Amino acid sequence: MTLTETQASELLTVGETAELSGTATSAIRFYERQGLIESQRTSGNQRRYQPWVPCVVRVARVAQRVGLSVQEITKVLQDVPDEPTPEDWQRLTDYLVADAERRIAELHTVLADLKSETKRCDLPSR
Amino acid sequence: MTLTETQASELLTVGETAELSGTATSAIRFYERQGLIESQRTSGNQRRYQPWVPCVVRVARVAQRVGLSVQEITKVLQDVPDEPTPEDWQRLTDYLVADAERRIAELHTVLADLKSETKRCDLPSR
DNA sequence: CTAGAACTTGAACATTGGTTGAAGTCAAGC
DNA sequence: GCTTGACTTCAACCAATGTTCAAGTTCTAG
Repeated sequence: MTLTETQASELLTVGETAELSGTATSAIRFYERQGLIESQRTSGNQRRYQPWVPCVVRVARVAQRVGLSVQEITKVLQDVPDEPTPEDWQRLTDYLVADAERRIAELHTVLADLKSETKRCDLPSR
Repeated sequence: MTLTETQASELLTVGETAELSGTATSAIRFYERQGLIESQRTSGNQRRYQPWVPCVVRVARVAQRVGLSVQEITKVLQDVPDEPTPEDWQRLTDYLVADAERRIAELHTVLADLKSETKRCDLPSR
């Protein structure tokens, strides 16, 4: 389905979306290929994004820093409807916070493992 | 330089090294290609590792879980001499602990970013 | 209407951390 | 001294996360 002019004027081009989300256009296209975001197309086949898409991308990038893969983030975002409400963002945030905390806990485990590992290395060479 | 029989008997084959370090032989060869570990060769061109090499590999694997790349681990291990003493292991451990703690701190930063990011997403669509 | 910027697709490339397979060689026990 | 398992190299492949390039199309401002 293509767009009327009034509809189009509220939408963002790939370049605008990239700039607003602080990424490269190549990344935006990549994310769309991966199903992380969606676009409508103009009659000339150009991508047009909803105005909240840059926010999704920004949050996705933070989620990547938490350690989630694009695929995982895509899955999590399935539960977030179009035009997310504050509550939707909140649930998403909660999920990511929980995940980050899990990873922090894992790092503490790694620290413990590290200590036992080097301790074992000191022993007479088995 | 090749090895006399007595020398060789104290050294480990790639298979033994793999088993003692809990990895695959393919990984051991990979680590050697990357410069993470070194080997001597028999007159028949087979790898022979020092007995403490499995320990190095084990610690390297923990370091990977901390988040370091093989290249970074290799660099860190440059400072660890052959036949590491307990003090050498300790310095290494300290370094990795510090790194893990840095990453934990980074995750806390990510959490903060996440909150401000989703907060911004709630605002009237700028 | 037209120039130029921004867009399109598809494929190739890069990086990290390995695994797998083919084809051949070595080492150890009987 | 021969068999068999363990070893050798080299190359290809995998997944993830993009970037870059070529060749062509669309959009927008003047």
